[in-house]
Amino acid sequence: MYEILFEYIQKFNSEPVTAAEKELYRAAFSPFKLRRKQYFLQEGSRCKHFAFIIKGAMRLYTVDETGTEYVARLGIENWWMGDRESWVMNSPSIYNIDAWEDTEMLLLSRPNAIGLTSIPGFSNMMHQLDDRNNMANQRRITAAISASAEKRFTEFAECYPELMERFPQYIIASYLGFTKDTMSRLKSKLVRK
Amino acid sequence: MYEILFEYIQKFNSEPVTAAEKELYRAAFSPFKLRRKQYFLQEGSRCKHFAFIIKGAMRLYTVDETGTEYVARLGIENWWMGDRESWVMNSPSIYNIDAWEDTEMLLLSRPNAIGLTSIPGFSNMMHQLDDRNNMANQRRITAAISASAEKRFTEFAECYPELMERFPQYIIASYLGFTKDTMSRLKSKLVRK
DNA sequence: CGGAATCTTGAAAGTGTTCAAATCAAGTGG
DNA sequence: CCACTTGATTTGAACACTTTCAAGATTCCG
Repeated sequence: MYEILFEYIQKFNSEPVTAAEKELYRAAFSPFKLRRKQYFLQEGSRCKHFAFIIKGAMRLYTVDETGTEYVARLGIENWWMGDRESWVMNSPSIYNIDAWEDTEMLLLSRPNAIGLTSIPGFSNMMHQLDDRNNMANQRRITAAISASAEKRFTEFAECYPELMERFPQYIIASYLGFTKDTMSRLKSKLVRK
Repeated sequence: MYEILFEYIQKFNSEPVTAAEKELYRAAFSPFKLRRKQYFLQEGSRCKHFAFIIKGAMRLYTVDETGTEYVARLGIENWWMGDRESWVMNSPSIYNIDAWEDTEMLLLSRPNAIGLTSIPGFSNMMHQLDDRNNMANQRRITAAISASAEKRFTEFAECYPELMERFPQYIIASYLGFTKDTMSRLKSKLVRK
Protein backbone atom coordinates (compact mmCIF):
# COMPACT_ATOMS: atom_id res chain seq x y z
CA MET A 1 0.00 0.00 0.00
CA TYR A 2 2.96 2.30 0.46
CA GLU A 3 3.73 1.80 -3.19
CA ILE A 4 0.76 3.95 -4.09
CA LEU A 5 2.15 6.73 -1.94
CA PHE A 6 5.59 6.41 -3.51
CA GLU A 7 4.17 6.64 -7.00
CA TYR A 8 2.16 9.65 -5.97
CA ILE A 9 5.20 11.44 -4.55
CA GLN A 10 7.19 10.45 -7.62
CA LYS A 11 4.80 12.35 -9.87
CA PHE A 12 5.79 15.62 -8.25
CA ASN A 13 9.51 15.07 -8.73
CA SER A 14 12.03 14.42 -11.46
CA GLU A 15 14.42 12.59 -9.12
CA PRO A 16 13.25 9.10 -8.18
CA VAL A 17 12.31 8.28 -4.60
CA THR A 18 15.32 6.49 -3.07
CA ALA A 19 15.21 3.35 -0.96
CA ALA A 20 16.39 5.34 2.05
CA GLU A 21 13.59 7.84 1.57
CA LYS A 22 11.06 5.07 1.28
CA GLU A 23 12.13 3.87 4.70
CA LEU A 24 11.57 7.33 6.09
CA TYR A 25 8.11 7.44 4.55
CA ARG A 26 7.24 4.01 5.91
CA ALA A 27 8.27 5.17 9.33
CA ALA A 28 6.34 8.42 9.13
CA PHE A 29 3.05 7.22 7.65
CA SER A 30 0.90 4.66 9.44
CA PRO A 31 -1.84 2.59 7.79
CA PHE A 32 -5.38 3.12 9.02
CA LYS A 33 -8.81 1.89 8.03
CA LEU A 34 -12.30 3.21 8.50
CA ARG A 35 -15.63 1.58 7.77
CA ARG A 36 -18.32 3.48 5.92
CA LYS A 37 -19.93 6.18 8.10
CA GLN A 38 -17.24 6.06 10.75
CA TYR A 39 -15.78 9.34 11.90
CA PHE A 40 -12.23 10.33 11.11
CA LEU A 41 -12.62 13.60 13.00
CA GLN A 42 -15.43 15.04 15.06
CA GLU A 43 -16.19 18.68 15.68
CA GLY A 44 -14.43 19.87 18.80
CA SER A 45 -11.60 17.35 18.68
CA ARG A 46 -8.13 17.95 17.30
CA CYS A 47 -6.97 16.72 13.93
CA LYS A 48 -3.85 14.81 14.92
CA HIS A 49 -3.27 13.27 11.51
CA PHE A 50 -3.60 14.16 7.90
CA ALA A 51 -4.80 11.27 5.78
CA PHE A 52 -3.58 10.25 2.36
CA ILE A 53 -6.40 8.18 0.89
CA ILE A 54 -5.29 4.86 -0.59
CA LYS A 55 -8.77 3.54 -1.25
CA GLY A 56 -12.21 4.86 -0.45
CA ALA A 57 -14.08 8.15 -0.16
CA MET A 58 -14.39 10.75 2.59
CA ARG A 59 -16.08 14.04 3.26
CA LEU A 60 -15.44 17.04 5.47
CA TYR A 61 -18.46 19.03 6.66
CA THR A 62 -20.01 21.24 9.30
CA VAL A 63 -23.39 20.84 10.96
CA ASP A 64 -25.59 23.76 11.98
CA GLU A 65 -28.07 24.09 14.87
CA THR A 66 -30.85 22.49 12.83
CA GLY A 67 -28.71 19.47 12.01
CA THR A 68 -28.19 20.39 8.37
CA GLU A 69 -24.84 19.25 7.02
CA TYR A 70 -22.68 21.47 4.82
CA VAL A 71 -20.06 19.59 2.86
CA ALA A 72 -16.92 21.67 2.49
CA ARG A 73 -14.64 19.08 0.94
CA LEU A 74 -14.68 15.65 -0.64
CA GLY A 75 -11.85 13.21 -1.13
CA ILE A 76 -11.15 9.91 -2.86
CA GLU A 77 -8.07 7.88 -3.82
CA ASN A 78 -4.85 9.87 -3.97
CA TRP A 79 -6.35 12.90 -2.27
CA TRP A 80 -5.45 14.28 1.11
CA MET A 81 -8.03 14.68 3.82
CA GLY A 82 -7.85 16.49 7.12
CA ASP A 83 -8.56 19.83 8.74
CA ARG A 84 -5.42 21.77 8.15
CA GLU A 85 -6.30 24.50 10.59
CA SER A 86 -6.68 22.04 13.44
CA TRP A 87 -3.71 20.00 12.30
CA VAL A 88 -1.34 22.95 12.08
CA MET A 89 -2.58 24.91 15.09
CA ASN A 90 -3.45 21.87 17.16
CA SER A 91 -6.78 23.53 17.84
CA PRO A 92 -10.25 21.97 18.18
CA SER A 93 -11.77 21.52 14.77
CA ILE A 94 -15.02 23.08 13.61
CA TYR A 95 -15.44 20.28 11.08
CA ASN A 96 -16.47 16.66 10.98
CA ILE A 97 -14.80 14.18 8.69
CA ASP A 98 -16.14 10.73 8.01
CA ALA A 99 -15.74 7.87 5.58
CA TRP A 100 -18.39 7.66 2.91
CA GLU A 101 -17.06 4.32 1.73
CA ASP A 102 -14.87 1.84 3.55
CA THR A 103 -11.57 3.66 3.41
CA GLU A 104 -7.89 2.81 3.70
CA MET A 105 -5.43 5.57 4.28
CA LEU A 106 -1.95 6.46 5.40
CA LEU A 107 -1.80 8.81 8.36
CA LEU A 108 0.76 11.52 8.88
CA SER A 109 1.15 13.38 12.16
CA ARG A 110 2.24 16.98 12.23
CA PRO A 111 5.63 16.24 13.83
CA ASN A 112 6.29 13.50 11.29
CA ALA A 113 5.34 15.82 8.46
CA ILE A 114 7.81 18.39 9.73
CA GLY A 115 10.44 15.68 9.97
CA LEU A 116 9.91 14.64 6.37
CA THR A 117 10.51 18.20 5.25
CA SER A 118 14.21 17.34 5.20
CA ILE A 119 13.53 15.21 2.13
CA PRO A 120 13.69 17.64 -0.82
CA GLY A 121 11.24 15.59 -2.85
CA PHE A 122 8.69 15.71 -0.05
CA SER A 123 9.10 19.36 0.63
CA ASN A 124 8.83 20.01 -3.07
CA MET A 125 5.61 18.04 -3.28
CA MET A 126 4.12 19.89 -0.34
CA HIS A 127 4.89 23.16 -2.04
CA GLN A 128 3.23 22.09 -5.22
CA LEU A 129 0.24 20.84 -3.31
CA ASP A 130 -0.07 24.21 -1.61
CA ASP A 131 0.06 25.89 -4.98
CA ARG A 132 -2.66 23.67 -6.39
CA ASN A 133 -4.78 23.95 -3.34
CA ASN A 134 -4.60 27.65 -3.43
CA MET A 135 -5.61 27.75 -7.07
CA ALA A 136 -8.50 25.38 -6.55
CA ASN A 137 -9.75 27.30 -3.54
CA GLN A 138 -9.51 30.59 -5.33
CA ARG A 139 -11.54 29.25 -8.21
CA ARG A 140 -14.11 27.73 -5.91
CA ILE A 141 -14.54 31.00 -4.06
CA THR A 142 -14.89 32.84 -7.33
CA ALA A 143 -17.52 30.39 -8.48
CA ALA A 144 -19.40 30.60 -5.19
CA ILE A 145 -19.73 34.39 -5.34
CA SER A 146 -20.22 34.84 -9.05
CA ALA A 147 -21.85 31.79 -10.64
CA SER A 148 -25.45 30.54 -10.55
CA ALA A 149 -26.35 27.16 -9.10
CA GLU A 150 -26.73 25.77 -12.60
CA LYS A 151 -23.29 26.91 -13.68
CA ARG A 152 -21.61 25.62 -10.54
CA PHE A 153 -23.29 22.29 -11.09
CA THR A 154 -22.35 21.86 -14.74
CA GLU A 155 -18.78 22.94 -14.07
CA PHE A 156 -18.49 20.51 -11.21
CA ALA A 157 -19.90 17.67 -13.29
CA GLU A 158 -17.28 18.37 -15.94
CA CYS A 159 -14.34 18.74 -13.58
CA TYR A 160 -15.15 15.90 -11.20
CA PRO A 161 -17.20 13.19 -12.94
CA GLU A 162 -15.57 10.72 -10.56
CA LEU A 163 -17.02 12.44 -7.51
CA MET A 164 -20.44 12.66 -9.14
CA GLU A 165 -20.51 8.88 -9.30
CA ARG A 166 -19.11 8.11 -5.91
CA PHE A 167 -21.23 10.42 -3.80
CA PRO A 168 -25.02 10.72 -3.70
CA GLN A 169 -26.65 13.81 -5.12
CA TYR A 170 -27.51 15.35 -1.81
CA ILE A 171 -23.85 15.43 -0.81
CA ILE A 172 -22.78 16.97 -4.09
CA ALA A 173 -25.58 19.49 -3.75
CA SER A 174 -24.39 20.47 -0.30
CA TYR A 175 -20.83 20.77 -1.58
CA LEU A 176 -22.03 23.13 -4.29
CA GLY A 177 -24.03 25.23 -1.87
CA PHE A 178 -27.63 24.27 -2.54
CA THR A 179 -30.17 21.62 -1.54
CA LYS A 180 -30.83 18.16 -2.90
CA ASP A 181 -34.21 19.41 -4.20
CA THR A 182 -32.58 22.13 -6.25
CA MET A 183 -30.05 19.60 -7.48
CA SER A 184 -32.80 17.30 -8.64
CA ARG A 185 -34.53 20.12 -10.50
CA LEU A 186 -31.33 21.29 -12.11
CA LYS A 187 -30.58 17.80 -13.31
CA SER A 188 -33.96 17.26 -14.94
CA LYS A 189 -33.75 20.73 -16.44
CA LEU A 190 -30.41 19.96 -18.05
CA VAL A 191 -31.60 16.59 -19.34
CA ARG A 192 -34.51 18.28 -21.07
CA LYS A 193 -32.07 20.50 -22.95
CA MET B 1 10.37 50.97 2.49
CA TYR B 2 12.23 47.68 2.67
CA GLU B 3 12.23 48.03 6.43
CA ILE B 4 8.52 47.27 6.45
CA LEU B 5 9.17 44.06 4.59
CA PHE B 6 11.96 43.07 6.96
CA GLU B 7 9.76 43.61 9.98
CA TYR B 8 7.05 41.59 8.34
CA ILE B 9 9.37 38.66 7.62
CA GLN B 10 10.78 38.95 11.12
CA LYS B 11 7.35 38.28 12.63
CA PHE B 12 7.32 34.80 11.13
CA ASN B 13 10.70 33.84 12.54
CA SER B 14 12.55 33.58 15.82
CA GLU B 15 15.95 34.20 14.22
CA PRO B 16 16.55 37.81 13.20
CA VAL B 17 16.90 38.76 9.56
CA THR B 18 20.63 39.13 8.91
CA ALA B 19 22.30 41.94 7.00
CA ALA B 20 23.28 39.51 4.27
CA GLU B 21 19.71 38.34 3.92
CA LYS B 22 18.50 41.90 3.72
CA GLU B 23 20.76 42.39 0.75
CA LEU B 24 19.23 39.37 -0.93
CA TYR B 25 15.75 40.73 -0.28
CA ARG B 26 16.66 44.13 -1.64
CA ALA B 27 17.97 42.48 -4.76
CA ALA B 28 14.90 40.28 -5.21
CA PHE B 29 12.11 42.78 -4.51
CA SER B 30 11.65 45.85 -6.65
CA PRO B 31 9.64 48.91 -5.64
CA PHE B 32 6.59 49.77 -7.70
CA LYS B 33 3.80 52.30 -7.53
CA LEU B 34 0.30 52.45 -8.89
CA ARG B 35 -2.17 55.30 -8.92
CA ARG B 36 -5.77 54.73 -7.86
CA LYS B 37 -7.75 52.76 -10.48
CA GLN B 38 -4.66 51.66 -12.40
CA TYR B 39 -4.39 48.02 -13.32
CA PHE B 40 -1.83 45.75 -11.74
CA LEU B 41 -3.02 42.81 -13.83
CA GLN B 42 -5.57 42.47 -16.60
CA GLU B 43 -7.55 39.42 -17.54
CA GLY B 44 -5.70 37.47 -20.20
CA SER B 45 -2.23 38.68 -19.28
CA ARG B 46 0.29 36.84 -17.13
CA CYS B 47 0.99 37.68 -13.52
CA LYS B 48 4.74 38.13 -13.63
CA HIS B 49 5.04 39.50 -10.10
CA PHE B 50 3.52 39.00 -6.73
CA ALA B 51 3.09 42.23 -4.81
CA PHE B 52 3.74 42.88 -1.17
CA ILE B 53 1.70 45.94 -0.33
CA ILE B 54 3.65 48.62 1.53
CA LYS B 55 0.95 51.27 1.38
CA GLY B 56 -2.45 51.36 -0.28
CA ALA B 57 -5.33 49.07 -1.18
CA MET B 58 -5.96 46.66 -4.04
CA ARG B 59 -8.61 44.27 -5.26
CA LEU B 60 -8.70 41.15 -7.40
CA TYR B 61 -11.86 40.46 -9.37
CA THR B 62 -13.49 38.91 -12.42
CA VAL B 63 -15.93 40.53 -14.82
CA ASP B 64 -18.80 38.66 -16.47
CA GLU B 65 -20.42 39.21 -19.90
CA THR B 66 -22.75 41.87 -18.51
CA GLY B 67 -19.85 43.84 -17.05
CA THR B 68 -20.63 42.96 -13.45
CA GLU B 69 -17.52 42.76 -11.28
CA TYR B 70 -17.03 39.98 -8.74
CA VAL B 71 -14.43 40.77 -6.12
CA ALA B 72 -12.56 37.63 -5.09
CA ARG B 73 -9.88 39.21 -2.91
CA LEU B 74 -8.94 42.45 -1.22
CA GLY B 75 -5.58 43.60 0.05
CA ILE B 76 -4.08 46.44 2.07
CA GLU B 77 -0.79 47.14 3.84
CA ASN B 78 1.24 44.05 4.68
CA TRP B 79 -0.88 41.76 2.51
CA TRP B 80 0.20 39.98 -0.61
CA MET B 81 -1.57 40.49 -3.88
CA GLY B 82 -1.35 38.60 -7.14
CA ASP B 83 -2.91 35.72 -9.03
CA ARG B 84 -1.05 32.71 -7.79
CA GLU B 85 -2.32 30.44 -10.52
CA SER B 86 -0.99 32.70 -13.23
CA TRP B 87 2.20 33.46 -11.31
CA VAL B 88 3.05 29.83 -10.67
CA MET B 89 1.93 28.36 -13.99
CA ASN B 90 2.86 31.39 -16.05
CA SER B 91 -0.60 31.15 -17.59
CA PRO B 92 -2.96 33.93 -18.71
CA SER B 93 -4.96 35.12 -15.74
CA ILE B 94 -8.73 35.04 -15.49
CA TYR B 95 -8.62 37.89 -12.99
CA ASN B 96 -8.13 41.62 -12.95
CA ILE B 97 -6.21 43.35 -10.22
CA ASP B 98 -6.21 47.09 -9.72
CA ALA B 99 -5.30 49.67 -7.13
CA TRP B 100 -8.22 51.06 -5.17
CA GLU B 101 -6.00 53.67 -3.54
CA ASP B 102 -2.63 54.98 -4.64
CA THR B 103 -0.46 52.01 -3.81
CA GLU B 104 3.20 51.32 -3.16
CA MET B 105 4.42 47.79 -3.25
CA LEU B 106 7.43 45.54 -3.52
CA LEU B 107 7.36 43.19 -6.46
CA LEU B 108 8.67 39.66 -6.49
CA SER B 109 9.07 37.63 -9.67
CA ARG B 110 8.62 33.89 -9.63
CA PRO B 111 12.31 33.15 -10.32
CA ASN B 112 13.37 35.53 -7.56
CA ALA B 113 10.93 33.92 -5.17
CA ILE B 114 12.38 30.52 -5.91
CA GLY B 115 15.85 31.94 -5.38
CA LEU B 116 14.91 33.31 -1.95
CA THR B 117 13.76 29.87 -0.92
CA SER B 118 17.36 29.17 0.08
CA ILE B 119 16.87 31.56 3.00
CA PRO B 120 15.32 29.45 5.77
CA GLY B 121 13.45 32.40 7.24
CA PHE B 122 11.85 33.16 3.90
CA SER B 123 10.94 29.60 3.16
CA ASN B 124 9.52 29.29 6.63
CA MET B 125 7.40 32.37 6.16
CA MET B 126 6.07 31.12 2.86
CA HIS B 127 5.05 27.91 4.52
CA GLN B 128 3.21 29.71 7.26
CA LEU B 129 1.52 31.95 4.73
CA ASP B 130 0.34 28.88 2.84
CA ASP B 131 -1.04 27.47 6.05
CA ARG B 132 -2.90 30.65 6.87
CA ASN B 133 -4.16 31.08 3.39
CA ASN B 134 -5.48 27.60 3.34
CA MET B 135 -7.31 28.10 6.62
CA ALA B 136 -8.81 31.39 5.54
CA ASN B 137 -9.93 29.97 2.20
CA GLN B 138 -11.47 26.94 3.83
CA ARG B 139 -13.43 29.14 6.20
CA ARG B 140 -14.54 31.41 3.43
CA ILE B 141 -15.77 28.50 1.37
CA THR B 142 -17.60 27.10 4.35
CA ALA B 143 -19.25 30.47 4.96
CA ALA B 144 -20.20 30.83 1.31
CA ILE B 145 -22.03 27.51 1.17
CA SER B 146 -23.55 27.50 4.65
CA ALA B 147 -24.16 31.03 5.93
CA SER B 148 -26.81 33.62 5.04
CA ALA B 149 -25.90 36.99 3.59
CA GLU B 150 -26.51 38.58 6.97
CA LYS B 151 -24.19 36.23 8.79
CA ARG B 152 -21.45 36.56 6.20
CA PHE B 153 -21.71 40.32 6.50
CA THR B 154 -21.59 40.50 10.29
CA GLU B 155 -18.68 38.06 10.45
CA PHE B 156 -16.79 40.02 7.86
CA ALA B 157 -17.41 43.29 9.67
CA GLU B 158 -16.01 41.75 12.85
CA CYS B 159 -12.98 40.14 11.26
CA TYR B 160 -11.99 42.93 8.90
CA PRO B 161 -13.16 46.31 10.21
CA GLU B 162 -10.18 47.83 8.41
CA LEU B 163 -11.40 46.66 5.03
CA MET B 164 -14.91 47.91 5.78
CA GLU B 165 -13.50 51.40 6.11
CA ARG B 166 -11.15 51.37 3.20
CA PHE B 167 -13.44 49.99 0.52
CA PRO B 168 -16.90 51.21 -0.51
CA GLN B 169 -19.90 49.09 0.33
CA TYR B 170 -20.45 47.87 -3.17
CA ILE B 171 -17.03 46.28 -3.25
CA ILE B 172 -17.47 44.60 0.11
CA ALA B 173 -20.89 43.38 -1.02
CA SER B 174 -19.38 41.84 -4.11
CA TYR B 175 -16.65 40.21 -2.04
CA LEU B 176 -19.29 38.67 0.18
CA GLY B 177 -21.34 37.42 -2.75
CA PHE B 178 -24.31 39.74 -2.91
CA THR B 179 -25.27 43.12 -4.37
CA LYS B 180 -24.82 46.63 -3.08
CA ASP B 181 -28.58 46.90 -2.67
CA THR B 182 -28.72 43.89 -0.40
CA MET B 183 -25.76 45.28 1.51
CA SER B 184 -27.54 48.56 2.06
CA ARG B 185 -30.63 46.78 3.35
CA LEU B 186 -28.64 44.50 5.63
CA LYS B 187 -26.88 47.47 7.11
CA SER B 188 -30.02 49.43 7.90
CA LYS B 189 -31.60 46.27 9.27
CA LEU B 190 -28.71 45.72 11.66
CA VAL B 191 -28.70 49.35 12.75
CA ARG B 192 -32.37 49.07 13.65
CA LYS B 193 -31.59 46.17 15.95
C1' DC C 1 -39.86 -9.25 0.63
C1' DG C 2 -39.19 -5.32 3.64
C1' DG C 3 -36.84 -1.39 5.21
C1' DA C 4 -33.69 2.25 4.72
C1' DA C 5 -31.71 5.55 1.91
C1' DT C 6 -32.12 8.43 -1.94
C1' DC C 7 -34.41 11.02 -5.41
C1' DT C 8 -38.38 13.51 -7.36
C1' DT C 9 -42.03 16.81 -7.44
C1' DG C 10 -45.58 20.38 -6.24
C1' DA C 11 -46.94 24.40 -3.75
C1' DA C 12 -45.93 28.06 -0.64
C1' DA C 13 -42.56 30.85 1.52
C1' DG C 14 -38.25 33.13 1.76
C1' DT C 15 -34.19 35.37 0.28
C1' DG C 16 -31.77 38.10 -2.61
C1' DT C 17 -31.77 40.51 -7.34
C1' DT C 18 -32.88 43.85 -10.67
C1' DC C 19 -33.98 48.22 -12.20
C1' DA C 20 -34.87 52.81 -11.76
C1' DA C 21 -35.28 56.88 -9.30
C1' DA C 22 -34.01 59.67 -5.47
C1' DT C 23 -30.70 60.99 -2.17
C1' DC C 24 -26.31 61.84 -0.29
C1' DA C 25 -21.19 62.83 -0.37
C1' DA C 26 -16.96 64.31 -2.07
C1' DG C 27 -14.12 66.48 -4.85
C1' DT C 28 -13.01 70.10 -8.79
C1' DG C 29 -12.84 74.06 -11.22
C1' DG C 30 -14.44 78.60 -11.74
C1' DC D 1 -17.26 79.51 -1.60
C1' DC D 2 -20.53 77.96 -4.72
C1' DA D 3 -22.05 75.23 -8.65
C1' DC D 4 -21.27 71.11 -10.94
C1' DT D 5 -19.89 66.56 -11.73
C1' DT D 6 -19.06 62.15 -10.42
C1' DG D 7 -19.28 58.38 -7.33
C1' DA D 8 -21.75 55.97 -3.74
C1' DT D 9 -25.75 54.76 -1.10
C1' DT D 10 -30.61 54.19 -0.28
C1' DT D 11 -35.21 52.70 -1.31
C1' DG D 12 -39.48 50.68 -3.46
C1' DA D 13 -41.67 47.40 -6.38
C1' DA D 14 -41.59 43.58 -9.30
C1' DC D 15 -39.18 39.61 -10.23
C1' DA D 16 -36.20 35.38 -10.15
C1' DC D 17 -34.12 31.85 -7.93
C1' DT D 18 -33.67 28.71 -4.20
C1' DT D 19 -35.53 26.67 -0.03
C1' DT D 20 -38.76 24.34 2.71
C1' DC D 21 -41.94 20.92 3.64
C1' DA D 22 -44.36 17.04 2.66
C1' DA D 23 -45.70 13.32 0.02
C1' DG D 24 -44.76 9.87 -3.21
C1' DA D 25 -41.57 7.21 -6.25
C1' DT D 26 -37.40 4.78 -6.78
C1' DT D 27 -33.29 2.27 -5.71
C1' DC D 28 -30.44 -0.51 -3.03
C1' DC D 29 -29.40 -4.11 -0.01
C1' DG D 30 -29.78 -7.58 3.47
